[in-house]
This record gives sequence, C-alpha cells and structure tokens, in this order.
Amino acid sequence: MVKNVDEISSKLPSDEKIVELAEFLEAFSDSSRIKILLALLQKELCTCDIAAITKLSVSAVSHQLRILRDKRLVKYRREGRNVYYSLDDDHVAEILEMALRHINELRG
Amino acid sequence: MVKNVDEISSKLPSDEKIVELAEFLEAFSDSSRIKILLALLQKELCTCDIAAITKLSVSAVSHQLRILRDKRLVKYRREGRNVYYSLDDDHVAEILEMALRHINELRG
DNA sequence: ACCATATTTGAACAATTGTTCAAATGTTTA
DNA sequence: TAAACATTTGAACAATTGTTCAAATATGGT
Repeated sequence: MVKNVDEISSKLPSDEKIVELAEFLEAFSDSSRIKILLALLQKELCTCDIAAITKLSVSAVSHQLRILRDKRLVKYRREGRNVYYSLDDDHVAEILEMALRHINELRG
Repeated sequence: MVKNVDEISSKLPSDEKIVELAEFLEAFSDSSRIKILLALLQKELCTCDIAAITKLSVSAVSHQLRILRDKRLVKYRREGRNVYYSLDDDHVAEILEMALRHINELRG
C-alpha cells in the first residue's frame, strides 16, 4: 500500500533523531548497567560501593560508568579518593520504573 | 561503606528480574528496531510496508520482527499473503515516547 | 499444477560488545 | 617522598550482534 508508506514515512522522526534515541536506550540494554542504575536510583554511590553491590569487578564497573557518563545518564563528583555517581536525569528513573512494571505485569 | 552496600543490595530486584529487564529493554537498543516500532506506533503494518518505510531489506525487517515477536513487543496476524504487525503492549509506546521527550529536552 | 508475491529462515560475515588483566593516574596520609 | 587506597584506562579476548544472500515456506490467482 503506497499510501501507507508515504504517509507514515513522513511522520517518522529523522534518521538522526532515531539514532540518538537508539544510543540513549542502548544504555539500558545490559544487565550490568541496569544493576548499576537501579542501585543509583536509591542513593549516590562511589565506584567501589557500586562494585560491591553489583558483585562486578571495580574495573568492569568503571568501564560501564564511563558509558553511562558519556551518554549523560549519570553525573559524578570527586570527594577525596572516591568518585560519587548519581542519576543525571529523571527520565532514567522513569524508564527503569516503567520497565519494571512491564516485567511484573507479564507474570500477572 | 559497608552499611550502604548491604542496605542497597537488599533492595535491588533479583538477578533474574534484572536479566528480564535487560532483555526487554534490549529490544529498544537498535535503530532499525526503533524505526520499526515507531512506524507501528502509527498503524498496523505488513512486513513489506515496514521494509519500504524503514528503507531496510525485507529480510532484515523480518529478522528484527522475529526478535520483537519473541520478546512480545509486537503481535501479528496473517491476512492472505501478508502478515500484519502491531504493538503488543502499551509500555512499548510509553517508553518510546518518554525517550523521544528525553532527546528533545536535551537540545532544549 | 504452475507462477507470482509475501514472508521466513539459516549460514556466513564483519562489526560491536562486555569482561579481564595489567598498568597508569589521582588522592590522602604518614 | 613513599606507601596505600580509589579509580581509570587500554589491549586482548570470547561472545554477541545485525546485515546480506540464497534458499525454503506460505498463500492466492490463473
């Protein structure tokens, strides 16, 4: 149906915006990162506490935090030897909470 | 801080649930799939129309639709030669819309 | 039965991913 | 300055990803 195609194409966001969307949502596509984000949902935490909470190596956590930092999902501040991370955006919490609701509803 | 660690760990969802979360959100992590979902947000569509709208090959679309089907983000029905797909869950639309809002606010 | 159209599938491939390990950088305290 | 702790970084690696291509399956029309 040619009509469908043109009509719907014209209402889609630009390719550029779609790539931005995907890059943002990619941040939620790994269980290590989700664990980190869920922990930060509760409280500002330093790298080594995040590692202890998530049971990941400090290095793995640091690599993932860098991804989350680059995508502006978390912000950070140094305090002495520690670097404290926290969520940078309300949408992050909202998406996590909506996804959790989704999972819970699936199981009835 | 040992207190943080135990307190926050105990409030995290189970590892199993976190993996489910990640598997659900993985569906949104690729721009081809996002394009497909955004198109379906507007209207039920058959495979070949989705290919035309997204400018992807029919085969690539079909592979991605299978992923979306397996994760229960879309449902489908056959009508003659065509298979029509549509969104299977309100959360899918909500997450896409929230992510779009996020992207748009970043540019402010 | 045959042909045309629509869709799905599987193998192959390059590209990307997340982890580990070792080494480097930052910061505080003695 | 040196030692101890916290964090980051880069290279290497196995594992996973999305696409293409060719072949298979499904349906409708003649």
